[in-house]
Amino acid sequence: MDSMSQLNKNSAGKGRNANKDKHEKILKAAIKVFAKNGFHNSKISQIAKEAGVADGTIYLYFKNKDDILIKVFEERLEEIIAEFSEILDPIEDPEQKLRVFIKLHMEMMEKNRALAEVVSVELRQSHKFMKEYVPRKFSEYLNIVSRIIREGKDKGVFRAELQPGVIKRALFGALDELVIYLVLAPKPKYDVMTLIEQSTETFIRGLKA
Amino acid sequence: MDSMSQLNKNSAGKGRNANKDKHEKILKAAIKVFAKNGFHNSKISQIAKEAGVADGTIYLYFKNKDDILIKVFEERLEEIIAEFSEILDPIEDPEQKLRVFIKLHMEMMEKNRALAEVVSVELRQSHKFMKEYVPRKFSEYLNIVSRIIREGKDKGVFRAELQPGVIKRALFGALDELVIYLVLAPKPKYDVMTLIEQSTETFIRGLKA
Amino acid sequence: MDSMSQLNKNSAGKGRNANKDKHEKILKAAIKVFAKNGFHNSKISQIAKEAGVADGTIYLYFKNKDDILIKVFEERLEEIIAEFSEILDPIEDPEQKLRVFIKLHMEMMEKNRALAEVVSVELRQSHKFMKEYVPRKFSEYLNIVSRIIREGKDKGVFRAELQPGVIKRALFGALDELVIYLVLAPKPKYDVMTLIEQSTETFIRGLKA
Amino acid sequence: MDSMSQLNKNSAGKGRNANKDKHEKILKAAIKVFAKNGFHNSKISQIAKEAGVADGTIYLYFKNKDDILIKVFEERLEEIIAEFSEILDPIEDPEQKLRVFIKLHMEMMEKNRALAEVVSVELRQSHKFMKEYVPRKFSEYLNIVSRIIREGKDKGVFRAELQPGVIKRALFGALDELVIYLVLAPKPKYDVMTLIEQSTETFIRGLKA
DNA sequence: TATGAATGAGTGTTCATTCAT
DNA sequence: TATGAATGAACACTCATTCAT
Repeated sequence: MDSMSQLNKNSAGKGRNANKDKHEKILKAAIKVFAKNGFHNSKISQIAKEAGVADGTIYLYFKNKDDILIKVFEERLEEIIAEFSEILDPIEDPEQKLRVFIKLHMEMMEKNRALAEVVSVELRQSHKFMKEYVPRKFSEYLNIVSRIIREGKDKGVFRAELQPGVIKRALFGALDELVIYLVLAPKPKYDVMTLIEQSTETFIRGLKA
Repeated sequence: MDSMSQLNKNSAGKGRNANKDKHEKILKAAIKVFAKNGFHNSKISQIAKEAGVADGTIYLYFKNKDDILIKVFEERLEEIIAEFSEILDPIEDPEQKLRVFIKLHMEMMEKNRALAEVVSVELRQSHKFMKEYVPRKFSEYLNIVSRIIREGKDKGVFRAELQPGVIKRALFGALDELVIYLVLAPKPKYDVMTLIEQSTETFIRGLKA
Repeated sequence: MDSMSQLNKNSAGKGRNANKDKHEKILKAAIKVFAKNGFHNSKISQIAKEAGVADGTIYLYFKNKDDILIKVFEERLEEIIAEFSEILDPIEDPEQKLRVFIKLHMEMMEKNRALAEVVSVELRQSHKFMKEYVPRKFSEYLNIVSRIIREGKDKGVFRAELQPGVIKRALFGALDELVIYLVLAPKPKYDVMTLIEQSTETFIRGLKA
Repeated sequence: MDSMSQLNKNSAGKGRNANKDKHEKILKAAIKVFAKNGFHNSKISQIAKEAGVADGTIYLYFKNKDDILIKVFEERLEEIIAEFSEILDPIEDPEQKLRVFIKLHMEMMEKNRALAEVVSVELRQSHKFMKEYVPRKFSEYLNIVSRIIREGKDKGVFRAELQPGVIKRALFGALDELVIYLVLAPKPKYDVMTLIEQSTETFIRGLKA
């Protein structure tokens, strides 16, 4: 299950010209810098330096600092959604599908700790993000889960009274908190595997008909 | 179950002198202002105005802006922990205990929307908080849950393989995400009751032996 | 020559009531605090604490912070002038008089390092002092020198072409710079005696007819 | 003897690019503003306005407010030292050398009143300067005098028992006090010429063997 | 007189953003 | 496109001074 290995790279076939490359370079630099210093303590000049461009250049590719954060989130999410779909779509059994989703989510976060920290922790530091951003991509991501729940209900595998719109959030919240713990705790007592097992077992049993 | 109604007030019998009152007034003003504008966009002068004191007065009661946020969190949490304990301690059945805890948590957040927003959203905007603060009170709060889980395991009500340290985080994350939804969503589709039911049923079933 | 020993104390016969005492206590505290931290880095609250009074009390005895500095200067100077006169008046020979004056000045500064630092260094940090203060007392002090010069000229001991108004300043400046050196240099290479000898010899020879 | 006329200007041939110009412009503006209001009462925004740049621009050229003051002092002093050396080095006779030095010093201060005020008065308002700054340039300047004294002693022109390290300070102190008088006194009774003559005669006679 | 809690004016510095080149 | 020098708005915090008690 090393399908996440490319999440940090440009999807093949896209990054052909200088523009795309610079856009990507800045995005990667931003993830690194945000993860290290947090959003508010990250300076545009640091990102520019890390990306090897001039400060002003960043504004040719992004509207402003908040925009960089949102784009990090959206563009990575887009890749993730595509990739997850590819893996999840062929799976028939909703229970198995959910198990795999949780595993994918946690492993991806674990493998991309910088991205994880940015998405789970720093993202909330952007007021614009929390209060103005219309979470299109994020909704799309959450809906991977709600679709699984609905399928499960339809097939009689999951309880009929479940509200997919509620469950998707509860599950995401649970996993996100575990990721934060993994990423921020100085010496985590539990490894990813344990976190995956515990959360998977609890949710699967909790949802089953 | 209206025991939360006093969470915003000073415990009766304490707030007799001006000091306590002013401290409390500033704390309340801060919650209001933080909830409205977010931590980073809140100005000390706004809090002072809202509290009806001079800017400088705030620094007689709090070390700095970060300190206000942390104190909001800690002092309210302390009250909440005390109050929850009073209600939860007499309950024998771990399952029932957990049901009541979820109910208490969600109802409290719902009733104190400003506090909820500060705790769930703005708190993470303080880097000092996220990366330096040793979450004593927060751990204490989470441990209400882990203790219930452990009791449940001991009594054979909850699964033996559960890791209380993982479950407490997963549950808190799930509830927190639902609170954020409730507080930030322009027109939430689900009411608190639904959120409580859905999360309670899922977790109880998920944890049961 | 221990006639300076009382320069830090209230003149006997004055300090009878509480007022005088407190005024004096604050003045002494101020000298200590100014010498240690410099005028601008000294806080009224520090002086109050050192003096053992409340912040507000200081304003019953002094108009403001600048006033304290000026009063330190003036009141101490007044004592010094009186004391110096007592010693210098009986001396007939202008040359001997000047020798004694230099000795008195340097020894006083050496014995009251805190006062020296305040007078020579910190005093200049008060803009009000440098630009608005009418240096009555200071003129009086300088005029001790100009009177000696004039006497010397009259008696034919000092050069006829000397301008007492210029010489008094040159001499004071020279001595003051040596005091600053003595007080601020981490490890002064010269002791007071050397400074006195060198400056005395140079000026006496320089002024002699 | 109009060699001082360029002390306020960049050495010819240097200030070609914008950086040097702006650095210089800010330095000049600072001298003006410091002289007018004193160091502590001068606002960065005033200096910026006077220099015709934005507030922030100042921080591209100077570390902070104290740094401006120190740089004013050091850079001007550097120019002065170089220029004085050029004039003094060819002079053989130590007595004549000292005469010229005093003349140069007083005339320079008289011609650059703003600089004089900053150097003699405001400099001492920077605590960082008085207590932390290692006065390399200033020592260099004072050593112009001690070198003359030493030469004089070697040639038997000045008294053998003179301590150059003491005399240089006494002389500087004397001249500095006269400058302060010249610059701060509302209506000085003496002109520069008189001050030069009086101090020169006194010191030369005082030092002679 | 004495207190000390409260006041609120005052400012150096940062850094996201712009724009002339 | 790319640069990076220049901009200037924004703000937490201090502390001399006041005044109700």
